[in-house]
Amino acid sequence: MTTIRDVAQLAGVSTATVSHVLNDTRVVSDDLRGRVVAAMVKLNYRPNAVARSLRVSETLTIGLIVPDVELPFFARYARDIEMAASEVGYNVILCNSNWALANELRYLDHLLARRVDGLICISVSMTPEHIAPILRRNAPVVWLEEGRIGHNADAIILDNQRGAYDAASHLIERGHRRIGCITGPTVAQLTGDRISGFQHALCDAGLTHDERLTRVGAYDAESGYRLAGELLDLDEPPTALFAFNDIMAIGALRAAHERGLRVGRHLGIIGFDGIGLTAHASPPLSTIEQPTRAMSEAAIAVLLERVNGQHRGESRTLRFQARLVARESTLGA
Amino acid sequence: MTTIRDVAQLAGVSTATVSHVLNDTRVVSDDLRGRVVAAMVKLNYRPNAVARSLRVSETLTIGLIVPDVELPFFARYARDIEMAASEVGYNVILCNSNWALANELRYLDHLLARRVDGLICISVSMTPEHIAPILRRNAPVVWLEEGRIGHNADAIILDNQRGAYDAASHLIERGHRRIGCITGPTVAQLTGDRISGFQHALCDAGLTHDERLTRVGAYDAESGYRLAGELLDLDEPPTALFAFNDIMAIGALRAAHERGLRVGRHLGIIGFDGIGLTAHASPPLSTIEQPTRAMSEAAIAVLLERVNGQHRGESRTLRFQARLVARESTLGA
DNA sequence: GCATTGCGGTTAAACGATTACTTACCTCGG
DNA sequence: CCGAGGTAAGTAATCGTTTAACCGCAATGC
Repeated sequence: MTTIRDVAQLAGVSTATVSHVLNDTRVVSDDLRGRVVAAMVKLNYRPNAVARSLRVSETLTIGLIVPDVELPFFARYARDIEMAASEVGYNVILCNSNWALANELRYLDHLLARRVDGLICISVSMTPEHIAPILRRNAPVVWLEEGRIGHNADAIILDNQRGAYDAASHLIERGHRRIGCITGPTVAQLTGDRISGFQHALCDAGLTHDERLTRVGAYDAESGYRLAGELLDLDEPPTALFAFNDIMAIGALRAAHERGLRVGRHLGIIGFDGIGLTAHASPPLSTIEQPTRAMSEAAIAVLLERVNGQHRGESRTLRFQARLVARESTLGA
Repeated sequence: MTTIRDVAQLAGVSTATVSHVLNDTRVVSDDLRGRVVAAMVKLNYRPNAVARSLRVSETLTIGLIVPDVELPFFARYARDIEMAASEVGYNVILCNSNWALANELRYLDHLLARRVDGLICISVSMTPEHIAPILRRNAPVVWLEEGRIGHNADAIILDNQRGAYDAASHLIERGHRRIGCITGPTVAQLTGDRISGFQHALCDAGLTHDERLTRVGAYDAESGYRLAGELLDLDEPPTALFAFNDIMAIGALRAAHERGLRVGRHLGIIGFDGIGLTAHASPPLSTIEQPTRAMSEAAIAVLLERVNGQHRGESRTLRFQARLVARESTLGA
């Protein structure tokens, strides 16, 4: 593999000059610059980023830990984060934790060894203590989606309470009085916030929530399907369902279809997240759309501000607003 | 940041000994080993993978280039590849090309600079010439999904012809005679193979394909929706649709629903790929399931065989068989 | 005419690991 | 007693960059 030394030799200059030509870090006479460039193309030289990283202790790499990139919502984040990162010259190491803390810790160790410049985490099980070793090594961390109490790192989160409030209000506005709710596991903070927002909306509308209409889902299609079925089979079934993510809402759609219910007229369904498929569900699914693109860009921006030392000290939390996207699944009776 | 030298100093040994303790590459007396380990925990030492990579010229990193990881099918591959890689101690750099050759080339350059040990590509636009520089640097490449004519690298592909044949045969077996076909862009080789398999099945069943029943889609939900609509609005509409991927099939489901067609009875629909959501579509969608897990593991295995020099010389192509998963969307009339 | 300043270049020391080579010591057979 | 061989350690070169320090030399200022 050809090195900077080979180039220097062929061009008849020192390695320092080659390096300066490479990085535009000092004026080099046109003569030498020309010879260096010529030598580089002739030898088909590609700088070794590993060596550079060792020298400048900066890898231009960030780690991304997600629970399961196969799920559309996380897949979207993976794409958005990767694009935002690559736009500013960073590469992304993808880490799929499979929802397991043990895997997350293993990845933390790897990423630490790899000397990533920073780390973005979507996780429900990691705590501030777990990332403390990372921070101690001066690699900033950004929590995405799920903030942390007493967090020692920046966080990019959604206003889940408001989002859920809007979802419920939308259903109420469409004339629904009995609203079923398929939540997620309550270990996640964001689940609690959504529950709170949901109940708040009912309360503000003068409705009282029937506890029998709440089910705890697992953020997957199967539980959405099963729990929606349970709710629809009640003696007094709800006229609308609010699923805490789109995947469960899609499962709910299926439960409704199987019962011959016309979604949108007989039954309102709204999801959460705003994944691409909602637009082409049958019928198109109303949802609370998260601005993942903006949130990803914010995550990268916040991270790099730390990396570049532009921001030190107390950790910040940026809260984004979701947007109601009303589609046929909540047309109203 | 604490280095191997700090550990050596605290333990009162040479860096060589620390390294050997670290890697179990030479016998070290229990006495010294104990002191070294103690020093490592006391200093909270983490080896620097960057320095190691420079020295041994091996990064334990592979690159993964995909067109768009937000699409469920690629997301699944991202997960499967990442898991297979991490199981053998490799990290994955995710590269989202956004279907653009220019981006792919940019990534190739980055990955080359990063000295990844190998590269897995899902791409329709890259050619053997594009990856030649990578191969020249001794980093093996594996084509995934889409093989290449005159390829200079190993390929893991599906038997698309057989898969499409099975899909069409399944519809025929369910009593369908007029079958609409929503293909993908014909730049992709796999599209051609699927078309061929589809026609072969019709032929074997003694049917002739009505060319008016073929539409060229873009592998996204919108085109599936639109083109299925066109087909269903024909004077002599097909009684079944074969979409070349599940996303388009889901779009087709919507078109059918809008027209009040009962999918499974009035209209058969089958997709391709076997993404998770097919199981919970309304109704559950029949599909041709790709063994992405096995293919991912094969991709990693083949790649590492090259990395470790266990296989040299001519490039291999591994062809996998898809599996028909019959669900309600093709119940039959 | 002499000190100062810029300019354009080189030299060589890092960065943090791995590892070929060397060394010191011990044992054992002849 | 001596040399061969084995064991357990250390020394220092090396990987491919970046960059602080240095060095001539010409121009500039006074």
